[in-house]
Amino acid sequence: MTTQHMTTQQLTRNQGLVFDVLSHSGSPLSAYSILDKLRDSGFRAPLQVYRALDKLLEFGLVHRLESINAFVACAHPEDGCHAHGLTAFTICETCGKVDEFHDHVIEDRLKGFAKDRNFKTGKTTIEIRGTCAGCA
Amino acid sequence: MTTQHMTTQQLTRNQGLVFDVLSHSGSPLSAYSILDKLRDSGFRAPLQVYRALDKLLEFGLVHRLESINAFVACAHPEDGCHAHGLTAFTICETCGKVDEFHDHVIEDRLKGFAKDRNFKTGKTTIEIRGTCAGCA
DNA sequence: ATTGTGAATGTAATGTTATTACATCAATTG
DNA sequence: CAATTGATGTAATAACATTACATTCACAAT
Repeated sequence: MTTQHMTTQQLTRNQGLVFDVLSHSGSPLSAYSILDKLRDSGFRAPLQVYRALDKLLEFGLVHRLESINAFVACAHPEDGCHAHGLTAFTICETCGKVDEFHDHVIEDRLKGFAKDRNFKTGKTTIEIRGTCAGCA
Repeated sequence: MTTQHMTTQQLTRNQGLVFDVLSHSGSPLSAYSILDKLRDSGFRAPLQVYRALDKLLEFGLVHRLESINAFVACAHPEDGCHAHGLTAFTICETCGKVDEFHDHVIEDRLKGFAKDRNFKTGKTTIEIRGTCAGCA
């Protein structure tokens, strides 16, 4: 199985259920609130959620928001998001709305910084918490 | 009390103890490992640590690393770090070493993005996890 | 058909991180 | 000295995440 061009069709049942819940949520969800939403579908334990999330993260269908311990569906899951390089987020602390963006200048700048220091970059997190236009 | 030009002299006992532990640690510490290190100094409960950390964060003497749920002393606490604007971090996943840096280009870029979207920026997190030069 | 393999699942228990609630103490000020 | 404010002590609980182990499923090789 390749993780390229992954579509929601080839997900397992649990992965599909978790992705579905995230896709239909207007805001990020914690693993435990996903679990609660999936009790009726047979979910019983956190691990079922975390395992599905791990795969979805790997496929690039879901993002983890480190600063709020929550998960959100990728804004453009068609191509698995991995294609777009570094992803940054704005997170509205009032309504929970998350916007995703990609900035090559920032990406190059961080790459340059890492290279200068011989730092081998793994995963990079950029998250801006604040208030969105609608909530201002 | 002003939070400008805060020096370690004006910290309370608990704040001072926590700051001291972080300052002398070569790598970030979780709240609970700080607690463990301060048992002998009379700490008994997590809240003692979290309260001190809250203040130290407010003073700009300490940073929270969101992606690893840990805390680190500011690299230049003389001026409370707040003076330097946005702070970004590299975090070595092997040895725990953290480097702090400030990049105006990235800062301006994020500011511009927020402004374009009428997003009112609160706190911004930039963290690069990977492997440092020494551990490569 | 059978068996071997790897991925996914089910379940319980536990570990880790953070907060709420409430009582007390200390410093400052009016 | 009363009133207020900030800091502290303690217990309990909430929220987030992982370990361990048994089982099941899909599928390829025999």
